[in-house]
Amino acid sequence: MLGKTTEYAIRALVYIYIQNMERERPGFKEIAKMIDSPEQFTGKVLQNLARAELVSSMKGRGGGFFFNEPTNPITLFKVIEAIEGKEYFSKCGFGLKRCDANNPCPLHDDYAHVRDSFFKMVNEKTIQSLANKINKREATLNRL
Amino acid sequence: MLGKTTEYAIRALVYIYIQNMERERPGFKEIAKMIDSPEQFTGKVLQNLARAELVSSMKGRGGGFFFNEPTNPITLFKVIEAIEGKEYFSKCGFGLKRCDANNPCPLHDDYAHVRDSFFKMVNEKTIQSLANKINKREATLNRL
DNA sequence: TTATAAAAAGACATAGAGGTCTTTTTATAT
DNA sequence: ATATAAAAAGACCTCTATGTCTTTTTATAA
Repeated sequence: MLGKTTEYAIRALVYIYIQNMERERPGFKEIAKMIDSPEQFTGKVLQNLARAELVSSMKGRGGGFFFNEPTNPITLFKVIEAIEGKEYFSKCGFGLKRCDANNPCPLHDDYAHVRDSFFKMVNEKTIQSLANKINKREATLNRL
Repeated sequence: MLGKTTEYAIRALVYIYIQNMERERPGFKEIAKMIDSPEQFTGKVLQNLARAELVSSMKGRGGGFFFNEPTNPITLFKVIEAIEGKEYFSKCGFGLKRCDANNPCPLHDDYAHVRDSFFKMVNEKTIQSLANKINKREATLNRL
């Protein structure tokens, strides 16, 4: 469903959040190692997330990635939107250019149901809630 | 969610089925025109579907694409499987290589719910049921 | 039995996602 | 001030999805 880039983005943000709770600011090399993603490419993805203001960064010695306002929840939707683009949840599942309630494709209603359940999920789940699950040992990032 | 190739495949099969009901065997050029897809590429996609035995074809004058056993329902799942590959519905939504009930990623259960509702839908819907919807004017292929 | 109309096949082209390498900038510690 | 450690930036590379062009094969009609 989601591209690899988006998966790296979510895993990276979760890792950063967990490390921030320990008062650490991880760099992209450490992040890539811990979330099992390609190092340089992860750096690029984090650059994009920083530009989209989903995370902050500091250059120089002692620098790294961190959340300016850790209490401000970041939904998975925000991450998906930033990486995959705004139309991700609005395209016709049948591939028609014109498809709406008045002129529906034969999948219209059933696809809408699936799409909405995905949409609901990514709006409920946040980087923080995933990180908490990992901290409570109810889930894993595979390296933590 | 689905790749363009899969969308073309489904639309093409629906169109073929509708034409078969009129005792016609459309060729890939006609199909491409009617489902609004690139002509040559649609030919390739149909070759693959024929190899996967989801549709039959005849060369030569009067040839074209058709269903050998039109009463044998083809679920969208079969088409997706043939084009996107067997793992499409089993990959971890978080991107982890190892992810199962014993060692779940933090999205495991919620993603499973979404994935299953998609899976259920594509197993219920068939080329035939979509075609019937179009014939009953309850939906459109945009050119029919 | 030959011309024709169709799919099949194969070689090639393009765009975008995913990924790497090198250089530049910047903050900090010494 | 200077060395160092970090992200940022930019130029590239690779692979896959998507798409095109040309040639070959095959069934049918004339």
